[in-house]
Amino acid sequence: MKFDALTPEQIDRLSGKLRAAGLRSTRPRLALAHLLFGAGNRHVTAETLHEEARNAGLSVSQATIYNTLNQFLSAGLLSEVIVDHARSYFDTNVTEHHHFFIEDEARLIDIPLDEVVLSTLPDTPSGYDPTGVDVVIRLERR
Amino acid sequence: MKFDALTPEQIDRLSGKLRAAGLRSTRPRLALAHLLFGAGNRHVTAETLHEEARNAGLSVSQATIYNTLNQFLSAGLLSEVIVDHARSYFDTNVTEHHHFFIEDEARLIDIPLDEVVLSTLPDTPSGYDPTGVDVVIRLERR
DNA sequence: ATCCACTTTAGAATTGTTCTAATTTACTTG
DNA sequence: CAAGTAAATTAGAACAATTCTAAAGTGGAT
Repeated sequence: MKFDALTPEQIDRLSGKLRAAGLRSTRPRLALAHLLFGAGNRHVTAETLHEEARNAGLSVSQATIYNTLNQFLSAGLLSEVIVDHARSYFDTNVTEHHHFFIEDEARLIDIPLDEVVLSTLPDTPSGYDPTGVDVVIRLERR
Repeated sequence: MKFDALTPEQIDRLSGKLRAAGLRSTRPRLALAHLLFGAGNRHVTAETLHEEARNAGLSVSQATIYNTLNQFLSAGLLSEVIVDHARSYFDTNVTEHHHFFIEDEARLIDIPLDEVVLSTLPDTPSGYDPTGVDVVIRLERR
């Protein structure tokens, strides 16, 4: 999938998304947005995205990958999942949900919110507000 | 709290703990075990433990800190909590339980198992076995 | 078309962690 | 309790993910 293959409609859509997030629409950002948001929800690391970009014929520096992921993250276009101390995962699914994590494969699988019900929750320590609840179910190959 | 201050009873107890875990009882390991298991449950990072050791008048290399933490981890004397992509936390509480994580302070607080009840869980993908469930509630200062 | 703020870049720097090769120490056996 | 050996410790190098820096390039408002 070449970057040149983007139709004007796709460019408009992605451009609009970037604008709405307060980000200029530049070539590297459009291309990365296309990879990230072009099809269903996905999980990437800086490394996997960089490689994908290269395979798509796009030359972006590592710094741009990190900058862009972090900008998308603060803009709320991505969420971050911390399950592995070796690297960060970025999830295009920004709705509240949970994860399976397959350690052997360093792979994440989304769990829809309604499939995990927390019927009892602890009292929040006073002086603090909860900002999120992450449930991770770790898996190994049988 | 100086390492020299360890009583023969304390040494016996910690020594036994190391032995039971299949580890030789050495001076650095005894001292670190004392710091880790001497009082109630705690959370450390390699860095905080290293500093504590130095303050206790014990000179241990960084490599020994990491070796020891990892050995204690595989021996089941510690558990690992991954909440921050910057560093690993080691928890002396090896029973199943969950955590509050205060991002501003890079600090963990244990949540007893019975204060989080998962009444609905997703089906495990076929071919995999669950190895653990981590619930992390992220907090920010109000 | 010009300009200025924002982006991108290559490469260096930083940080947490692991590795390496040499030295030291704990335990076994004579 | 001396000697031998396997394991532990060490300093420092190596590594990998991420961030920083300073310079060059680009988008879009005027």
